[in-house]
Amino acid sequence: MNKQDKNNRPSNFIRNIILEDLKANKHGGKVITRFPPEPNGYLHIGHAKSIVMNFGFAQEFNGRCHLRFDDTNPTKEEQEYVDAIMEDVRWLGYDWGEHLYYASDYFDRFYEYAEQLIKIGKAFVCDLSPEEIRAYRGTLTEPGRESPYRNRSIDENLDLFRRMKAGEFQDGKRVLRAKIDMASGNLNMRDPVIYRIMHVPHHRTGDKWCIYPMYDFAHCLSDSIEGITHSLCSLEFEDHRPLYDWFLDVLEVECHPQQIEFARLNLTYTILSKRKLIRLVEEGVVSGWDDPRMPTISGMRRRGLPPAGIRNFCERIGVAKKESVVDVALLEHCVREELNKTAPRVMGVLNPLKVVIENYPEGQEEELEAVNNPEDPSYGTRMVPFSREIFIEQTDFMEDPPKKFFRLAPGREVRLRYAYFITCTDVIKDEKTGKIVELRCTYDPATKGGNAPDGRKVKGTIHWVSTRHAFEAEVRLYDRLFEHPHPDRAAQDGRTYMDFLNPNSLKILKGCKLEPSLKDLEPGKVVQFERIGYFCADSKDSRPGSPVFNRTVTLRDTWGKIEKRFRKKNNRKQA
RNA sequence: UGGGGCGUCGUCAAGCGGUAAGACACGGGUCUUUGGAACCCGCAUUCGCAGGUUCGAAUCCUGCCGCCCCAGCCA
Repeated sequence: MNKQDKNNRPSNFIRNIILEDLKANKHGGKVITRFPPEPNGYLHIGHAKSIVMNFGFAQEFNGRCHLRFDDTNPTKEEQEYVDAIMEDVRWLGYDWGEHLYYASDYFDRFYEYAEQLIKIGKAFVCDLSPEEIRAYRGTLTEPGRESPYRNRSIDENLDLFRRMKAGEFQDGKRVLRAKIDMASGNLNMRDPVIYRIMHVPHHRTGDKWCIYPMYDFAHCLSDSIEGITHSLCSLEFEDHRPLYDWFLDVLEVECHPQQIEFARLNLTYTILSKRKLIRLVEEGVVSGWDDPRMPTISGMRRRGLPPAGIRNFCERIGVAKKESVVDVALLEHCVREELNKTAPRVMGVLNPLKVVIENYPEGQEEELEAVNNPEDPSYGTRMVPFSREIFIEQTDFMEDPPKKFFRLAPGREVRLRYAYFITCTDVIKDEKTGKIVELRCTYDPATKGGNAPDGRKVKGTIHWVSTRHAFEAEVRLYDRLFEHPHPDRAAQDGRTYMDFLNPNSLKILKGCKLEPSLKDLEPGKVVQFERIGYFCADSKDSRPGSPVFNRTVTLRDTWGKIEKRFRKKNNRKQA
């Protein structure tokens, strides 16, 4: 019925095209793709979709995927970005092997192709100014007019183009244009500019060139030179495909790749446009491109998202031509799914409440065995210190609990995970504020490890940490960057996406009490704070012996949902 | 009649003339030393709308409607 491959990947239209091409032996049975970023910014989750697709198809069909930097505009590109992009692609788990390329590697060949175009009368040097070119181009509904320079002789065009290359003319004075059709309904075919003069040094070719090819000319030729079979790009290039094909048809090339367009990724509660992300960085809304709230690869890495989870997400969202917005909950689900299998469990108390166990001998302490990962016995166990005074989570105690609250309350017994059953005997409050400052409890020595020999059960199990052994750390709770699921759609009546930022996207907690084993956690490594969520030691702000933690994602919170419903119901009653 | 695309569950998404996969989300339950995980159940009589062809249509035809992209010497 529904075609699925062995890896259970759902069928999609691009895979179907590749499958058909393979069956027809279209490219000699080869699949060669490429990921072609412009090194003018940082990669984000939208690029991850493209990376996973391009490298994924290459792996699936025993082909290969090239990493190619589309560096044809030196005014925007920098080495810093190429380094960052390579790091991100590698971190995502992909390897381009020998196949690292730069469009700038082909500048000589592009130039030769351009001369070839002139020689066959398909290109001309145009002296119109940028404004004039725009005026001559016509509009969406009206045809354009031909440039007065369109019928220069081949010799004159060749001479002029060579002088452009030699640096005889200032920026903007002349361009090379393809001679196609000024009346075409597709504006890209109205004698598009293919070379422009830019006296700007290039991050790789230095000042060797002062003319640079445009995307439409360079991209199809780069693909062709590299023997790409399937050139995947986003929807907005659909209109460029006729031009892509025109160059490859008109020029003498050995390989004519097929351009296929797909819808780019959009995610709820965030934005994925480079221009808009820049604003967040520049206005200091976030700390940088790698702020853990950013949808950038570097941000997600710092936040603790596992590459395998991101890859899985990219495969699960599918590929189609419909413009869509994927629920970020799916990303979070994929992240939890991965982390549940791989993250060691530890105990940490974010908002501590002191508990004194009155019948536990003063000065006594012991170590209790705790499981590191219930999903994987190979993670083993560790010893956690226990003593008379411990911290528990403030939210794990309620003086006057509602039904369904299973945690600690006056007179109620709960289990301390991997330790003992305790019963709350007294609540100590600050005399002035009335705030609960301490709990008094008793423990049952027979329940060591967490089981009662008499078989009695408790409904709640809570985490804890021994006051004497805990260390304090800063923990950063990250949440969605925007409070609106569609910041772009919401923007209207003068309001922009900037007006829908989530004011609580970062909450900094100081003085959190963590179990001692965490003290030397390697930055970047993700652990689960039991019952709370997944956290990693921040790679920038952690110091040896003094880690700072980032919350990667919360655990699924069933109680939170019940509580929310509860509150709603009560509000309705009051109203 | 500028040109090019897209409309299947709240959100993604299969489906390619034989009677609507799956995932996330949501709701309910089992189990549980994480209110985690796991497991079970429920969740589109209908595919933008209207006609037509056919024994049979989400799939073919016609006509509408809605949304997106294109007028950089950006990519």
